[in-house]
Amino acid sequence: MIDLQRIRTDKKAVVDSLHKRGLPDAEARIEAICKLDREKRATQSELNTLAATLNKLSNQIGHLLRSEVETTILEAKKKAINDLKERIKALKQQSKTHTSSLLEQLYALPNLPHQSVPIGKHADDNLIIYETPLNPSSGQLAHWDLIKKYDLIDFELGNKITGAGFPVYKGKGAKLQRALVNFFLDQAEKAGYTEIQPPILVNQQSAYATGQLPDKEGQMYHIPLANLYLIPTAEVSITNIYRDTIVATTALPIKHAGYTPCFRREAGSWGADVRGLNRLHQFDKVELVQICHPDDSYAHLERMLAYVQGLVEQLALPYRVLKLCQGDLGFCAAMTYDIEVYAAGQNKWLEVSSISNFETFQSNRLSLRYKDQNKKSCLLHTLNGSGLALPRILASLLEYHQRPDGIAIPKVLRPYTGFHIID
RNA sequence: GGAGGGUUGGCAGAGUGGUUUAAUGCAACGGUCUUGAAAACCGUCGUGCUUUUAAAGGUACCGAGGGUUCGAAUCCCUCACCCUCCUCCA
Repeated sequence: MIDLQRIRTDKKAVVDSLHKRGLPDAEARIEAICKLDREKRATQSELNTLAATLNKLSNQIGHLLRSEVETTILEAKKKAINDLKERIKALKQQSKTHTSSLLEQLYALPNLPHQSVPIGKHADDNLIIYETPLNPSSGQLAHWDLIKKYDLIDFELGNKITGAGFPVYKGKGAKLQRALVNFFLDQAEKAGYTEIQPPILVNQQSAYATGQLPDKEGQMYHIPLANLYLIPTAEVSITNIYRDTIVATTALPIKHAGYTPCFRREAGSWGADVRGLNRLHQFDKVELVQICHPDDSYAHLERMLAYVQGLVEQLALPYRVLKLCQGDLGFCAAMTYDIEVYAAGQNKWLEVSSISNFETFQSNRLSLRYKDQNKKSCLLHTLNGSGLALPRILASLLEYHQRPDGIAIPKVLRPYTGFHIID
């Protein structure tokens, strides 16, 4: 959520920024917010004055009761208060309407892109900032063929038990996935991330605080009986640990890593492009979350990117790094790097990590703050990145490391798998 | 699922309708004293919104939301969460 203070003081810049993001009616929306804000404050001001009068009169009655006075004086004061109360009630109602309406309109606005984010409207406009040179190859099988050949994952069984997009991992397939999870968690620990095992169901408030609601309503699985949502990413549960907190600056940056299953309905994005492990309703992911001081959040973003690149390199997979353009940026992000690994059998790049700085967008909703030198509460910056998402890593690994005699397990994983090859 | 008890500032904890402006203690911060520290003593010490150049005010907040009342932390209703016992359970 964009800081209202920023909209007040820097209206033009906010509007310009939202235009670039592809909001043609940005000006009208910001104007509406400013108007509402002014009305809200005027209402609040009047309400405060009336409440002060009421409090004063009530106190007087209290004092008068202790000294014996004629009831007519008391009745007169009571009547004066009763007249006030009508107006106060109306103002309270009005103030409530203003607040909820203002919040609703603020919730609907995406974050403002960082000034260095490339201009552009579509995924084609994303900036490729690194790409592993590829050797030409042919005859590589796609992972869905390899999975069948070596009996690693059963999609049909998943269909039977649950439905499409819920695969069953078996034997070496299951073990390879577990090895990857452990490898990622151990690496994260070494890099200073404290491990978290969070709940995978969250309440509505949590989903609002990290920005999944109201923007992505319908993309999460919802359990109406308990009014809870299945998390689409561990980011939601882990970041919400810090909802409504003031963090000591000495504790910054806070770094967490968490492994959870993730659940996504993927409504509307289920198409021809989706086969095998490329897009699932349930998948595993190790997520990295950081809470940083605004002054150094971008330095930490770069470090997080370098860390995730290191993971892919250790798995000996070709990859590329994209800096997302303004139009392709996620709703909450101010800047995002995507890491895509190469899937040799499909001749395709698959996104396995999205590394973003949300600046104060989430912390504003979370009310996650620190105290500056003047003891003033200021919003912190939140960052997160996948480190990494499992199925597409698995897909790329199978396709890229396939040999005539089987699939070679990257060296770093062998202590975790206990085998060198899948044959 | 059943019965009972609870939720007050960073923490502990008083407060059952009106000088409560939420006591007190601990912790924290500043100071005096000290070579330095501890102890002792003095002072400061919640959050949001808002008025103001500032100093200083106003207002709201005692789990959440409603209600009663001139006035609610206090009384009533609804909900959430926590604890104890019973029941069930990995």
